[in-house]
Amino acid sequence: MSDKLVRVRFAPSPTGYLHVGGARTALFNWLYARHHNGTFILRIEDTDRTRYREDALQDLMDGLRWLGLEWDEGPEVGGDYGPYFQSQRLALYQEYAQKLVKEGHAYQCYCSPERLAALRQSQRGGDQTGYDRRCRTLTARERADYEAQGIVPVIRLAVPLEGQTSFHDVIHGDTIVENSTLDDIVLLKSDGYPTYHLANVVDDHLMAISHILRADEWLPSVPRHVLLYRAFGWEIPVYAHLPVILSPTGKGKLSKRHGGVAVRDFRREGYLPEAMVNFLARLGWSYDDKTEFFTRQELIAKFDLEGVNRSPAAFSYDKLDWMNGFYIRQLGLDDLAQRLLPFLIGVGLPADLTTVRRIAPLVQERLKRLAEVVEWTDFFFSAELDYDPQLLIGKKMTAAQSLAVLSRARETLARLSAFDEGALEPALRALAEEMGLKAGQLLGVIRVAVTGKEVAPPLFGTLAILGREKVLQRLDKAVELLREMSSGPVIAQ
RNA sequence: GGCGCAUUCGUCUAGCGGCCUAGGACACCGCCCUCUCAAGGCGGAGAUCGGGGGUUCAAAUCCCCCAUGCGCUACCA
Repeated sequence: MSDKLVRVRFAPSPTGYLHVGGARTALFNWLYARHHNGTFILRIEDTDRTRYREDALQDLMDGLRWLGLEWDEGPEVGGDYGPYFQSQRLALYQEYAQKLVKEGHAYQCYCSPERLAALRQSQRGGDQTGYDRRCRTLTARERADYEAQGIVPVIRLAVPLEGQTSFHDVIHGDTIVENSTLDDIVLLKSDGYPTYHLANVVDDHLMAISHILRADEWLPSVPRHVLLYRAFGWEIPVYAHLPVILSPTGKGKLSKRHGGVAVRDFRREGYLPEAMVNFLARLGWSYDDKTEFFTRQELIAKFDLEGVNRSPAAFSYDKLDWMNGFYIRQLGLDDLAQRLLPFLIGVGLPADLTTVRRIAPLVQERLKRLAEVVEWTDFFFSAELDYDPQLLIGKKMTAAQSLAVLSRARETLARLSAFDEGALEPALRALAEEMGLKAGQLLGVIRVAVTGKEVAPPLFGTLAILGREKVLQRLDKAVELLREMSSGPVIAQ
């Protein structure tokens, strides 16, 4: 590819768990980098000490790695443009902020938080918003006075009072704003930390970022950033603002209320990373009028900013489930078993890989999420079944019939020479016919007796895996339950 | 309030002036298959393209206005 060097970054704040929205932003950046043979950078924007969370960084990296979004530069991998933590670049921001002050593009502001709050209060409802620029015209003497009082100033950008600022966005096109609607944003806080605006611009330039792909919510701050780039005399990167992800109802942001939102939640539920990547890629991006499934390689080959949508997209758990089910069905049986095992063990079932591997084909096309394997197959591993004996009475059958069915089935299965599917199926079908029952009636009763459920994996395979001993034992138990029931008080139907 | 962004089936979307009596996918409904549940196959319903004006022989597609939704308006990102 003959593009100019593509360097993109995902720049999250370590303030919480990696959110699917963030993951989508990271994915688009990663895809763009891979598509253009560029560099994908992970930069940690930890400039807000009040919201910083210790475990957030690890969760972030775990989530990205789980999704297969490896970064070329950043935490744990290094790179030539480090450090990649903004908290380790403080001197840099201070230096650049001072430079702006010296050149008249920024100024010290000594206004107290109280005054600013009061200002906002008084502006409520009015046309005038933002900082009133009181400190912009301070004399050297006034500044000295404040300094003498020990007030530590913030540094604000001196936005041009007149004129317009325009910028281009690959996805949204051109936007023009009146400078008069922009206020003098804080660049450097009084604690010496930079705000997002300063740190972001300085780092993007210093790290030679060529394209900025980030969430739509940043669009309004672009004019200020453009002004900053100009003040520094730096080249403005290419902007591409991605549509936000909405809740399934399409109203408002995606929140916990609707289900999992953290990548780790999806992982815990048993969504496959490849399905997540495919699904997330299609949220706000499309390739043509029919393709839904993309392998990672296809995504890299086909992903392009031109296919990115302008409008927000609602997150659909239904579609994700469908897609995840599809990916589960594509898995090789050994692979599937490997992935299933931790979910079983995780809930304390004594599962082993060999058994899970045998079970895998029985549940593969039934699973939407790996975690569902527990409810589908727990009876394979539990010592005792716990179910409502009433379930043993089949549809359109009496308790006496069910009892007869179980006894006869027990005899048949006990006599069977080989206890495998090939032998089980004809034997049981023959029995059903002999007893004048539909196969479904017979199998239904056995299913409950052996699995404790009305809905379970295909029965012949299930019996074979369970093994003769366990099957006969459970059949005996069921007969017992049925006898207890009929000898007890009569239950009205 | 100000500024900005967005607006095609419930949802994800195709569409970039005539191929659109708007296509695909999820979800939904029906039928087939079937030991339950799934998976799969077939079919169905579902959008007068937010509303109103233009431009044009012709508009979902171009222009203007309005409405609605969302975002920003912090010494948070």
